[in-house]
Amino acid sequence: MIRRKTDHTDIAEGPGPKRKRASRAGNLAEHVYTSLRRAIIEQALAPGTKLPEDSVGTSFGVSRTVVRSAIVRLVAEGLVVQQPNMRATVASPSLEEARAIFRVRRGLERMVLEELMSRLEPSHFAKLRAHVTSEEKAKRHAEPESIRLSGEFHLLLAQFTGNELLIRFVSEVVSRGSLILALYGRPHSSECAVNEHLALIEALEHGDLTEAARLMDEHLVAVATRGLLDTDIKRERSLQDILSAYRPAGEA
Amino acid sequence: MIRRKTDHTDIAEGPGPKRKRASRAGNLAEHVYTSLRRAIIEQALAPGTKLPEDSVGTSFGVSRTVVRSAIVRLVAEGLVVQQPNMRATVASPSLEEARAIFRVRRGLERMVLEELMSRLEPSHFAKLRAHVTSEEKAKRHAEPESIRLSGEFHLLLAQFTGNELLIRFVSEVVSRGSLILALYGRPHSSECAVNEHLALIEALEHGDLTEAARLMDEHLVAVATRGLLDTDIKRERSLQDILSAYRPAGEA
DNA sequence: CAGATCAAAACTGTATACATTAATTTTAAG
DNA sequence: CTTAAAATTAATGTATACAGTTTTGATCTG
Repeated sequence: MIRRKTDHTDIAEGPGPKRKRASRAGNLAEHVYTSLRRAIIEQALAPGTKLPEDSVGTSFGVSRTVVRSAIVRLVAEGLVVQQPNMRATVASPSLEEARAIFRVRRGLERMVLEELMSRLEPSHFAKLRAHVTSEEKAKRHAEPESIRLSGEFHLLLAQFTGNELLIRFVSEVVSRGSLILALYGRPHSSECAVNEHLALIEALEHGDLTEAARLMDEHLVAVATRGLLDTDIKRERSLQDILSAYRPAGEA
Repeated sequence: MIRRKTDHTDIAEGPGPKRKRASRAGNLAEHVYTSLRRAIIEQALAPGTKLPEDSVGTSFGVSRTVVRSAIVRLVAEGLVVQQPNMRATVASPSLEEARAIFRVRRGLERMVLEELMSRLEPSHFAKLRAHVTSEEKAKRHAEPESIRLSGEFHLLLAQFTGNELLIRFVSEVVSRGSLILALYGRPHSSECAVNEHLALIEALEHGDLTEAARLMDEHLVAVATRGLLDTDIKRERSLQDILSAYRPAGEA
């Protein structure tokens, strides 16, 4: 664990003068935020994992300032918790909290369906079906990927409403839902979800709001209950190790 | 508008050594966040007002670091908007956005009522009635105060659910609702709200969920439509001037 | 060897410095 | 005069320094 201040050289450094703008600058906080978020949702960072500002900073090659602002955001959306002078940690919701979150989620997704009616076009259905296809494809591979995609299906629906606030709220409950499944979910819990997504799409195509709402509700109850027994919490790993996979955000 | 870097002496300064811990330290960001939030909700900071980090900082006697983190939070909850390298400004939602927000709010408050049924106790009703009383009292005085109290009634209901997430979401839509009324609301628009609050309480006391839901819906529609014509936007004032009233958060 | 004690190390909270980018004003040209 | 370009000022993005707090770990005691 020797992480002296000298080794932030791995990204933004070098003798050359033109280093610096790894991602065109001005975006570092956003990038760290996004990466941490993904890492949490994909279960790479298990609930309870400590997030010391400078360790995270060195992982991404940025200063604490940047990490700090990312963490403030994550705390604001409940993915990370933090007490006054103490290290931030990945949230680890209790069963009670988990249930409360899923209740809110059910309400929000009902709203999504209501907003969606009479707004859905053929192109939307195409996208939904395409997404389900990729869900099916991922099902056989990685579990975290599968959970993430399953959540993104719901996010996609929300996005079709065009209601910014609703999108953000759904996005939050979906994220936290993933976190919860990571905590309490038993493996393969996302398997059957694909069929349920398909059934939902069909109800929407028929313009049957009540049926869609019923299916959605059933689906969410299923997702919520499917998981809540097995408390097989994930084992430890090095923070540096985990985050190294989330560093190179895309461009050279 | 001479606010040179030298005049942050107005608050945290002085020859005495023991200044510094105005509120026991560790809380500055929280305090600035809360204060700005209140200032926005009470219409002291009109939509569109610029919030340069160091001006705000000098107003509160803190550094940009602190202000920055407060602003990140406000941006996260939509009360403030900010583009990459540009000054943050108090959000100024369009009519379209305003309507979208109120739609979400209606859904959320319906959820509140559902969670509330069979959970309400006599003490709750007492508190609700007490709150309405103070609403009535404030009605004759300041308009901003009145708007704030009206919002807090809804927040109170949400708090009785004990559902943390729901509370936060309601809190956000209520805040933004206040902001919207500040922007588009005509004066005295909150007057009739008091009666509507009372009617709602009674329906709840009778355990009549559907009636309560109907009243709530009606109420919110009324609040939303009551305001949306007059575009009498507030005139300019000095930022320093406005914020000076939000400084001394309470303790000595 | 368990448990308390205290010092070192690790972190957070906050301020400040500096590089960059946006806003504004000045200057110059048409 | 009006408008465009350049220079100035203001504000943000990021890193770093330092004070104060928590955590860790080592040492001492029963």
